[in-house]
Amino acid sequence: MKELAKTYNPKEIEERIYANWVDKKYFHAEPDKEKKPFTIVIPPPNITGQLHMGHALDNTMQDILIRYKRMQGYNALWQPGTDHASIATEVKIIETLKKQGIDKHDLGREGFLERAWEWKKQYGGTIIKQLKKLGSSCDWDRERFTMDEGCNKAVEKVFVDMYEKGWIYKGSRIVNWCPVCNTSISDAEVEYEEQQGNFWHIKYQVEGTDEYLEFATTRPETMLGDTAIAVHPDDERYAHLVGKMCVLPFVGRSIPIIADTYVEKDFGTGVVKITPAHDPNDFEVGKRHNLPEINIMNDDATINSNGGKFEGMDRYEARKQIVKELDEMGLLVKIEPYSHNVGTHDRCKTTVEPLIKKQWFVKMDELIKPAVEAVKTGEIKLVPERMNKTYFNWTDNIRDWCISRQLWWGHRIPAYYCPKCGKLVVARKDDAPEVCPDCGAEMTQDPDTLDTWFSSALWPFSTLGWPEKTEDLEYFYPTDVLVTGYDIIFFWVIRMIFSGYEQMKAKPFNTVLFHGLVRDSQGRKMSKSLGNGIDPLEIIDKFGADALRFTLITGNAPGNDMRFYNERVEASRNFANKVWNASRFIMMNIDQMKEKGLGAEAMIQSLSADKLEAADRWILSKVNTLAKTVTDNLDKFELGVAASQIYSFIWEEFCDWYIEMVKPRLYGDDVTSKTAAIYTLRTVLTKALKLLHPYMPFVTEEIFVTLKDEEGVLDSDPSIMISKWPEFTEEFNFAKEEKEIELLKETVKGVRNIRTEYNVLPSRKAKLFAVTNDKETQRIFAEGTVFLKSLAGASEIEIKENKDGIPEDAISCAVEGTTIFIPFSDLVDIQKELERLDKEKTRLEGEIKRAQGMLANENFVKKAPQNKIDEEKAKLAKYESTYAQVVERIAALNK
RNA sequence: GGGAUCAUAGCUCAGCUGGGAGAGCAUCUGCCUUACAAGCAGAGGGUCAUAGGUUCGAGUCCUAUUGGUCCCACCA
Repeated sequence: MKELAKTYNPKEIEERIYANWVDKKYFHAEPDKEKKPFTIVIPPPNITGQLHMGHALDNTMQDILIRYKRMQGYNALWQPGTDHASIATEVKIIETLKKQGIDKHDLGREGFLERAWEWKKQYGGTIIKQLKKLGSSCDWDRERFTMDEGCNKAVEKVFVDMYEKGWIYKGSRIVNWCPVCNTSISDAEVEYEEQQGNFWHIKYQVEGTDEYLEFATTRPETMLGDTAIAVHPDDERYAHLVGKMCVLPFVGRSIPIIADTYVEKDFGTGVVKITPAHDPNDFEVGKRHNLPEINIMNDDATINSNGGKFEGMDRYEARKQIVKELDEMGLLVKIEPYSHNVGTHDRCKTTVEPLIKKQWFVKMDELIKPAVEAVKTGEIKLVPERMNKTYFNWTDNIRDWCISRQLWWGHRIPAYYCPKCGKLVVARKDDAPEVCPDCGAEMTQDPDTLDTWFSSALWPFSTLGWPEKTEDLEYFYPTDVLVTGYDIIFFWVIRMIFSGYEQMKAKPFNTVLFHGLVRDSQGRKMSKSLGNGIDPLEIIDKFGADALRFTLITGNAPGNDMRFYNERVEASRNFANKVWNASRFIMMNIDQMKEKGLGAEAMIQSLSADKLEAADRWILSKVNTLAKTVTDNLDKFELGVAASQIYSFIWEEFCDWYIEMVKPRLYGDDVTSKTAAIYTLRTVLTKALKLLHPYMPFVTEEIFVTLKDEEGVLDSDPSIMISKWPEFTEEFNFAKEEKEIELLKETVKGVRNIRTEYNVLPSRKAKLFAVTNDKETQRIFAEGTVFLKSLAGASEIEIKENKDGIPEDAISCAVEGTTIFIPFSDLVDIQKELERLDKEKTRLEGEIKRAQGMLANENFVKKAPQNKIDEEKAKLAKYESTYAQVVERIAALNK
């Protein structure tokens, strides 16, 4: 067997192993009726993206699930791809062009798109390369892009079909307008930000009276578009004015005073100015009262010709000027500082301006129904379950989805207009009319593109070939799990669900597994502006991909945010190294056996000839149980819990106990015993490696491949990632031996404890007496002699029926049914020993009191389940017997 | 305003359907024991935010309170 380096060096192996996996096509999946499919589609990263911790977490989780299922024998497909991310990408390209002194309009639409595709070619592959560094086992042969031919077809079909069904419509609505990006954005893209602003209290004169109506506004410039003043219908203060008119300053328009329940009597003065073209609520009021909608702004948020003398001014400049002039006119009552929420564009942080625009919308009320039903009935499961509430909170308040964007990079809306007669035709590119069917004029296509989420909503089936009826689609759809952050539940998850039901008539996935945000060590969001981001690639470079993956998965419950800091990665790296070294030790011993002509065949004999010793059975039984609990937890998506179970099994049970237990056997001359030990070491290691593989794919593969039995008698898989997942079997279920070894472990711990307390150097050996009159226990100690010697520093072990002949001043400890004596004649301090025993006595008294109390409680005995009662009874018996031993020792020492 | 979530060891967090408080890191003590000092052995450290309630039994369920984080809505 090849020799492994003394410490694990991930850098040397990761790239080589990954290349081999790709080379062997292990990630590739094809429909196969013989096997059950298990499918995950990747949340497609933006082509402009750089791998960050969020991606690292998201993709590690997916890789764990997919590797686990693949090993379980499923036909596992992890469908990869990237997202064109229309606005994010367009903004970036514009920035780059700006540096070169180019405006996007100089290039024109075609020229700009050419640049964009170049950009995609240049940077689109970066994130994919980075995902590979993480160890992601995506089927790269199937890589897709939201703007590739297939996705384009899917988008086109959905748009046309839904338009024909009446679920996509064009309408004038108040939209969120970003004056910097020059596009409308959806509600989900608006981020509210607390800003310090002002309440400007303004008054308008009521026509034909001396009365004034006072109101407050945070956006005084919008007054140019006011078309009414509103009060509450029940407000007696203003009842006499309803129906009268007010004079609008500057523009000189007469606007009516109306009554509408939208106004709250008790807020401010109880008077509201109504600007239907620039406020969503006012828009509604305007509709109810048939008010004119006067747009006063250009797309770049400067005032248009409706603003009279303020035309051409920027919105904030106009605001200043208007306030100043109102003041001069005596119409400004006061300025009150006011902190309020201002909507900003999540991409560029510009304050959005509500504007009336003709835009395309998706009608949501019918479409959302099956999506609500699916989660309600549990047909689609959200993990953790609390996400249901967030989900319903959104679906219950759903509004139509504005899908048109005034951008160039994206799917162009398949709508065609006749410039002459205004005819609108929605059709696929192939069916698009060149001339107007009505008047024969040349048709022009809608200049707008679709919201980037329109295409990602189709991702689970468009990537599998839809709208074609492909074998892939038939076989792999619906997918099994979707793994994503809770932050895009509205953007993406919900939209995939209703799209799946609408287009496929079937859910897109069975389960959505949510994770939280990865924060910095102080709990802050990682962000570019704070400069506190930790680059996953640097971490991989320093500690290895396995360590990074393990860190991201442990110590965290599903859906919760987590903090990331280097000390945690170090701990994971140390664990990888631990696994590495344990394996090194085992290989060393296998090699030595081989040199003596004892290979795999001999090892197999150990099992068949029933030569396994209690310790062997114990650890085999332990790893057997581990396979079950890990599997159960993975099935429940408790990835972190499963990881820590594997961790403590490998480090504590296997390395600290079992390996130490068998060392005397490995170094001894008993070939049978040695072979059994090596068989066990190898078997347990292999199983543990397999369980660990989804988490730490690289180190486990390197060891597995090195460990591979050339004779082909034992495991013969060429790679751990296609080997069989360990399953619980009755064959390795040894309850009796588990109990026996636990007793011996207790003994070792007790003795070690005493030795430390008395400062006995490890080099100093001492004789051990085990006193018990139980024959079975005597046998256990007799069989455990070998490792009691090595682990408990015993020179020899004498098993006795009673304490005759044991020096009176020996130190003792009590384990279940047995008292252990250690005669440290020259070290013993009777007083100290009595104190120690007294402490132990007090502890046991407490335990006995607790157990007795419970059992004496009538209600407990009456109502508690029988197994709980039996458990308590057994504990009580155990404590009472140990207690008796301690009391006896105290009496003896006091003599 | 509505909702979610958190409060457990010095720090970061687990603790799943209620049945004797855990991990990693940090701290202290002793060990370079022939796989590993990225290690081994041992130890200390928690009225599980507060107050009630349900229960034989509550860190775990319910109610209220306090403090933090986040999401949604947005009253001009």
